[in-house]
Amino acid sequence: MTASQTARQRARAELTREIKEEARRQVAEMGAARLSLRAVARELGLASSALYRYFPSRDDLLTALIIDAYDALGERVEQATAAAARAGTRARWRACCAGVRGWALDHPHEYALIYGSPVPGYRAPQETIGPAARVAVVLGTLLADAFAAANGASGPAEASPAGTPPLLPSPSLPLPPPLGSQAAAVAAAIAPGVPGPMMVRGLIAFTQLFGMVSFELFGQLTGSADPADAFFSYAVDQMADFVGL
Amino acid sequence: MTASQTARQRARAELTREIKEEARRQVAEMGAARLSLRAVARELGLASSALYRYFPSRDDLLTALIIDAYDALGERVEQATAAAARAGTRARWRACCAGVRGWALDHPHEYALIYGSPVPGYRAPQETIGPAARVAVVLGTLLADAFAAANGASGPAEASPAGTPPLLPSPSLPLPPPLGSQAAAVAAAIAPGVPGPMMVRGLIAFTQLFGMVSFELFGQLTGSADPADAFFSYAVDQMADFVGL
DNA sequence: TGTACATCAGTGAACGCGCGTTCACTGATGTAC
DNA sequence: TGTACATCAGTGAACGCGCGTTCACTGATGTAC
Repeated sequence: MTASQTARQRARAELTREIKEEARRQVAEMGAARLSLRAVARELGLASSALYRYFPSRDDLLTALIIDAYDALGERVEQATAAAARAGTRARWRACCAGVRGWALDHPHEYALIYGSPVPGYRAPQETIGPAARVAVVLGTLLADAFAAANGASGPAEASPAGTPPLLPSPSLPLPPPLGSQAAAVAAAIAPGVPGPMMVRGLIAFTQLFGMVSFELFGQLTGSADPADAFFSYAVDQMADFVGL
Repeated sequence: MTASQTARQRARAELTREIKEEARRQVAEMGAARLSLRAVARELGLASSALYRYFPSRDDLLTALIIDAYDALGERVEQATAAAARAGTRARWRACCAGVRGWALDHPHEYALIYGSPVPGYRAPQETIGPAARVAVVLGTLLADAFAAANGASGPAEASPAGTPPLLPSPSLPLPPPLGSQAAAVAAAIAPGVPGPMMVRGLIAFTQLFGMVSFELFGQLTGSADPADAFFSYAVDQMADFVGL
């Protein structure tokens, strides 16, 4: 019992997994506000007090679920984008957007958990910020590749598709100072080399993407762009034009 | 006691108002999920059962709050936009966006109540859709005015500012059929005369607007465009270009 | 104007429920010699 | 290999809390004649 795990450790890991799984099931069914430790324990055939051997409080269980949700979304988006890698930045952007929306539609309550209104009384700790950034990192890479490709540099971007759209096709206002330094900081972190105005457009596209998904999921498109498929993919292409992908 | 109200009726109206006010206070402080009839009654010095003379259930009280929130936001946006009426459609668009954001920052939990994740177990009834549409109506009017002004028709729009931007400055893809008819239906309802592609861009700007506000409010911009003032107003101008305002 | 009756507001007790968390405990699993 | 001890998982009862909703009631307000 030196290198490999002890029986206790294996059992512990297994039960931790089962607790999260059941909790995730409850969140999916009723939303995060209704997640209850007692109900999770009941469903697993445990005493409610037993859960405290695994999570020190309800909030810690919630945190674990939030991290898992960010990771699940991140992984899906990373894979979807990677699968379109040979097809150029616009196709990757489309795949990235479709990945976000697809995951959100498949897991509406988990999406609400991370992008909806914050759970009352809950404050997200530090550990969530890494997983939370994964989608942004994908987008940043996309921007950097598109910029590099348009500037003739050889990079991870494949040969650009026929008729590369010019970067920033519509007139670009100069950035006011605070926005300029914010954009520079973001670019330095996730999209090296990308100039400020393009970075800001990326941020706009980012909020646009999640704005549409949230509107669709939370029922705000009912009566206008509903069903939202056509609207969504049209908007995604418009944003690609706007950003210069 | 024929034309004017009876004492009972006045008292009833007054107390109904006070109940909603206290409930709104609680929502503002702790969020909608924590709204409790008993706490409202306690704060008002009433027996909890007394509230049932005024609202048949907790959900009905929530519905009343939701309607009030939509109306408060709608009124603020209508007034802000109207105050800029003499300044052209772009200024009105800016005022409209600033109104939405300003109200949201002033009333974050009420904003979350109407634009955040749905309250679990609560289903919004019919009566909310009128008030919910007020902001959209303002935006529709804006679009219609901008289109009319650009086409030389005399309308409620004032003389266009120096250097009217061309409508739809960036290339516009043809609308796929389902989106085309959705856009036509929306235009018929709130933006008469506006062609499909422009209407869709309006919808995109609409989701963009609320997407940014939600991201800011729910903490998703922390570490990037935070504080968000510069980003927000820059994006608003970019969207104005994009839509053709 | 006064009286008899109907309507309605508000009370207080109760029902039945579920929750998060603590604590002393037992028995099984792991470790050191 | 066997034994003594330490660690840990899981139990079940309890604490203390708050919730939405119902119900029979009392007393005040309004209405019709």
